[in-house]
Order: sequence, then structure tokens, then C-alpha cells
Amino acid sequence: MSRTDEVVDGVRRMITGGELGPGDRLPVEKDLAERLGVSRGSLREGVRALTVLGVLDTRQGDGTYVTSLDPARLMSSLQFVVDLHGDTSARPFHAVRRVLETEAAGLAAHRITPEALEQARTVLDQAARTLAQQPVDHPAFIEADTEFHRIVADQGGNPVITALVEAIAGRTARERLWRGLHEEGAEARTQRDHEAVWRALAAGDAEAARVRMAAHLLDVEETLPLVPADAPDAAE
Amino acid sequence: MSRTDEVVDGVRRMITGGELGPGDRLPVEKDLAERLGVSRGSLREGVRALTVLGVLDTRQGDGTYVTSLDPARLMSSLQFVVDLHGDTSARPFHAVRRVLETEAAGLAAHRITPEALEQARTVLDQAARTLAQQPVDHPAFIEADTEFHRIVADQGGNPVITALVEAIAGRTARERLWRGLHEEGAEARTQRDHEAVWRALAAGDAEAARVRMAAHLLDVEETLPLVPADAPDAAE
DNA sequence: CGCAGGGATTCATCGGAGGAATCGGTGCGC
DNA sequence: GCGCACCGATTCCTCCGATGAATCCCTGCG
Repeated sequence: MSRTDEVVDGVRRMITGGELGPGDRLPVEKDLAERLGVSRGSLREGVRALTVLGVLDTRQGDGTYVTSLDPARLMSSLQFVVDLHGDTSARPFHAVRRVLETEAAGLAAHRITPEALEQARTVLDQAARTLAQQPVDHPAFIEADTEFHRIVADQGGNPVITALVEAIAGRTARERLWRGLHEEGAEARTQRDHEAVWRALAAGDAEAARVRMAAHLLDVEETLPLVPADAPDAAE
Repeated sequence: MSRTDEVVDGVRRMITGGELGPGDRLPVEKDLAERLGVSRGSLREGVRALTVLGVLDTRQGDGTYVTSLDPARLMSSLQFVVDLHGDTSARPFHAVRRVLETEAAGLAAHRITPEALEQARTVLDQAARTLAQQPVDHPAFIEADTEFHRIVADQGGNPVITALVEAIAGRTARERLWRGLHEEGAEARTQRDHEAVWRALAAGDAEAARVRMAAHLLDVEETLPLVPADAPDAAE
């Protein structure tokens, strides 16, 4: 076990042991290093690792603090590693996205707020306008697509689902998805699918919302490469 | 943007840019630090962070290598942050577990291997024996429970689902789950639920496998605290 | 041909020093 | 009295150099 691992484990114990909670401030580097029996360099490596994981937050001139430990914060590091994957492993990731977003859509049908429903309506109208003009503003449509899915996932009310979907279907993954999608009419079909999801949400019909969202994401999934190519699960 | 962030981003670019792939070796610390324009200390902090994330692997006396980058490796860091959460946020995490394992069970019904089916049978028989003796060997039953779910999740064939379930329903989470479950007959009911799932898998009935697994996990879920307590989403 | 030994390479850890950002108290001007 | 600029203390950020530990690989012996 390396010194850095001891630091990570030591801080973990301080949190799970109740000594440190969200928002609390850690001892200064010198003291904490001495307490854990490591040099300042090793301490900093461990603290930095926990910072990348979203557990700690260091502010120069101020101190080091425990973050809110929200799922959204803690899952953000996941997005980084997901983005490292190439197109070949996009399908299993997207299958997870489909399952989670389908569940979220079903949940959202019963608990979506009028404001969120109206916001989703606005996003869909904006997307429709981008499709109506020539030439089509593809980045704008992708942006609207992302926003619509984000709203639905968030209205599911499960912060873990929201965070996971954000990590798996974040900006990089989304751009890669649309980049491989040059099929004619794909955007128009996406728009129709979204409209169907929206109607189900507006009607409070959970089953319809699930089916519509699942069908939409299955459509998307079929455009992805079926099997990891001959190459191993490599970054592209 | 800190020096460490530059290191993380620089290595990310080297991977996504194709310069580095799984198993490849990075330049030695001195060279890489010079190339990225940072000191060795800052370089080490960045490399260490990527090591914790499961992207890099450093071996003393040998060198630093890119890992396989498979989902299982990259999700392992997720388990750490999930375990940081207290009992209060167990429910949303378990809901995700339920959705994913339900999907995996459905997939497994069509593709489970005879060997895996037999292995699951053996685990269930072992669990039955632990329940038959007095006093009941609770740790052994928990172990069998975990193993059964692991087999089913793995046989779903989606490595991302397997890795996520492992991270969310790993050892710490599982122990915490059973610790709060002192209800009489809970283990016997779990055993019956598992048997039902096994029969569905053996029959190749995907729908039955989904329903049985979902019902089982819903049962478990109802034993969890309903709403985050008055306290914020704190570590316990 | 197999194996033990030793040097070279590489990462691991430590200690110290100066710089940059932030916070909080102080004193001035209004 | 009140607001604001200033300044010193605190804290993290970055760098540099040196030593120890683990591994690899070449060499030489049996």
C-alpha cells in the first residue's frame, strides 16, 4: 500500500467515521501530513486524487474542504473515463443509458413540474425551428436534443440516474453519437420521437412515456456499431 | 487551470489522439514532465489522479502504463465514492441497481451459459444449507447472495452493467444493506426470490426473469429509508 | 542450457524554498 | 457611523534536488 493510498484511505476513514462531513475543512497540509505519517508531497498526491474524484475541493489561499458529496458531483469523474472510450464500446454504454432514461421517463410522467413541461415544450419548438430552416443548424439541434433528454432525466427525480445519464450521455458522447449519424431524416425522426415522449409526459402516462423513450433510444442504438471491432476495447 | 489539470488533460489527449492505447507505456516522468511543461511533482499528482481513476497503472522500477480501459476497471473508482454515501441516500442508488439488474436478468435468460447456470445453482444450494443450520451463518448467506447477483449481472453480457452493479452494490453497500435488515424471514424470502429468478433463467424466460428480479429488488428496496432524513446528504 | 549476480532504469518518498491567492483586521476618507 | 482600500497572515501551488526501493536486462558462471 503506497503512501498516497494511505492518505486516500485516511481521509475516507475521517469521512465515514464522522470526523469530517460535507463542507467541513481539512487540517492544513503540514498538520494532516504529519498526522497521517507522510510527507507533504505524498499528502498532496492523495488529496489531489480525491479532488479529481469529486470528494475534496482545494482552494488556494483558503483551505481544503469536503464537497457536498452529491451524486452529481461524485459521478462527474465518471464522465471523464467514459469519454476515454472509443466508438467501439459505445453500444453497451448506450444500452445503460437507454435503460436508465426509460426508467426516468416513466418516473417523470407522474412528477414532472408544469415549469419543466413548459421548458421541454420550448426546447422542442426551438428544435423544430432549426429543422425548418435551410441549411439545418446541426449543432443547435444537438444542443436542443441534449437539453430535452436532460430535462426528462432530471424530472425522474432520482439524482443518481440524473448523474449517471449525464456522465454516460454527456457532451463528448453525444457529439460522437451524432457524428456517426449521417442518415437522412434522422433528425426529423428524433424530433417526432421527442414529441411523442412529450405528449406522454403531458398526459401523465408513465407507460407511454417509457415505451416512447425506449423506442426512441433503441432507434438511436441501432445506428451504433454492433460488436466491438477486431481491435480490443481501445480508445479510438 | 492548475498544472495537475494540464497533466490530466494532456494524457487524455494523448489517449484520445491515438498516441497512447491500452497497455502502452508512457514516457518516463522526467521526459513527460518536460513535454507537458510542468515539474515532476505536478506531473506525479496528475498521474496519481489518473491511477486512482483506473486510467493509468504505475509500477515501481518498471514504468507507467495505460490500463486496459475496460469498463470494469474504470468503474472501480465509482465504488469508492458510492461507499462514501451514508444510509440516507441508499434508496436512489438501489433504484438504479434494480433497474440495471432487472435488465441484466432479462438479457441473461437468453444467453446464460450452462456453466454459469450450474454455478448459480450451486450458490443457491449453499445458501439453502446456511439457512438450514442453527444458528444461521449470516456472513456466509450474504456472500452467497452477492455471488448469485454477480453471476446474473455478468451473464447479462453488458460489461458496463456488470461494472456499474458491482460499484453500486459492492461489498460495503451490501453489508450496509443487510445490517439494516433484521426482519424475521428476510433471508428465507430472499432465497425464494432467488430460486424464482433461477427457474426463469433455466427456462430461458426473459420476461419472467425480469419480473422476478424486479420484484425481488423492490422487496429489498422497501426496507430502505424512504426519504433522506432531515440531515443533508451526508456521509454517516 | 539454466540460473545467479549486478548494473542501469524507473518510480516512490522526502525535505525545503519561493510564489500566488484568499481572508480578515486596520486605518483612512466621507 | 459607514464604506472602502490597504496590508499582513494564512494556506495552497509549484518547483528543485536527493535518496531509497523495485524491476528489468545483460552478463557470466556452472
